[in-house]
Amino acid sequence: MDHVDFITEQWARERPDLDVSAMAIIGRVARLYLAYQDGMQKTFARFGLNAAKFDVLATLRRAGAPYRLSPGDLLKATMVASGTMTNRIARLESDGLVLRQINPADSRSFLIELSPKGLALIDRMLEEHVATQESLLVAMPMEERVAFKTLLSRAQIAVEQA
Amino acid sequence: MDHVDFITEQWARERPDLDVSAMAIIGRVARLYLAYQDGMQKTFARFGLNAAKFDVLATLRRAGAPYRLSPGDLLKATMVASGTMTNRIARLESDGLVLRQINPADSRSFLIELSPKGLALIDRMLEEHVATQESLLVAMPMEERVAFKTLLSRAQIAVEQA
DNA sequence: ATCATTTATCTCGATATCAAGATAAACTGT
DNA sequence: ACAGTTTATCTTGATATCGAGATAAATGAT
Repeated sequence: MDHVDFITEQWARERPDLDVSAMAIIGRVARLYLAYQDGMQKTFARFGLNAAKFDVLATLRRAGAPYRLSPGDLLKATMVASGTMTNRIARLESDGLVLRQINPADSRSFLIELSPKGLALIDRMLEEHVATQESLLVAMPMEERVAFKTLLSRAQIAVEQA
Repeated sequence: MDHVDFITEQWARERPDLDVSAMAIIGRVARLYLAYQDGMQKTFARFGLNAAKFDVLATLRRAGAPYRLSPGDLLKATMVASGTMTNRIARLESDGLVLRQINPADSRSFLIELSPKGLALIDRMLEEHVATQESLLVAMPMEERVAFKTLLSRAQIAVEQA
């Protein structure tokens, strides 16, 4: 009897006409997401960051040397509004973690590049970050993780068809 | 080859020393959560609400007649900061969807109650909301949904042990 | 070549959130 | 009773986000 069970029981009592079986799944995805965010946030904070800044630094790092992408590329990778990305880049720049360069190929655009400090930070953080993620799943046996991952992919395909 | 596969491949190339298997699961939970939020948000907007306001109205409705809870009860149910709940209640009150009453049993506290307009709105919305949720899952066969729900519960238990 | 359109990013105003501290009422032990 | 503690909510200031519109450069059609 977890929290989502409690909610679905309340609905069964109050609105027995409604089929809340989909809610039982979506609600659990939401709770789980929040629990993961919460667990990972502590690692970000230890390095003076938050999830938003980590997201940008990790995207640049993943892109490979020279760790340089345009704001537009970062936008596509992170699914936020353009004004949000402008703000994230500005803050990372004032933290000295990224450098903003002119794009010689297109002067409407810029190139955002990890500074040496930014690269060192993200590379150090990543080890702790993946260890934190592993710790959030450690109580789940491997065969369950495999099945879970498969069903998560299927659910994603399903929601994209909707 | 979905978006999370793309990211894990980038990490495998850039940081082959890191084990990103946990990330492959947590990343999928995050994407799925965002996709569900996105799908549900459209229903909220059709009724002039957002997820935050819907959450409060639904919590009051679920509580049963007379649809009345204290700000503290709402806080416990929704996992936000106290100032956030103050703000949500103020906005719902100015929308005429809830009424704020004195708590005769404890004058530090208030009782927040669905107005007739708020009750009518949430009851109408709920039908569309559960239909939207069902549509987000409709492409997923029932036996997969059952297995998925079980694994979501197991994952939640696992993360709570961490 | 020139003008219209598209593309890339930024600015601005509105909203939502949180954390920390403030306020006020209700308990608790003496 | 009463002082100290706890509980319930609100206030405030900082930050993050979004959407719409602004700006400026690149592209395309004639």
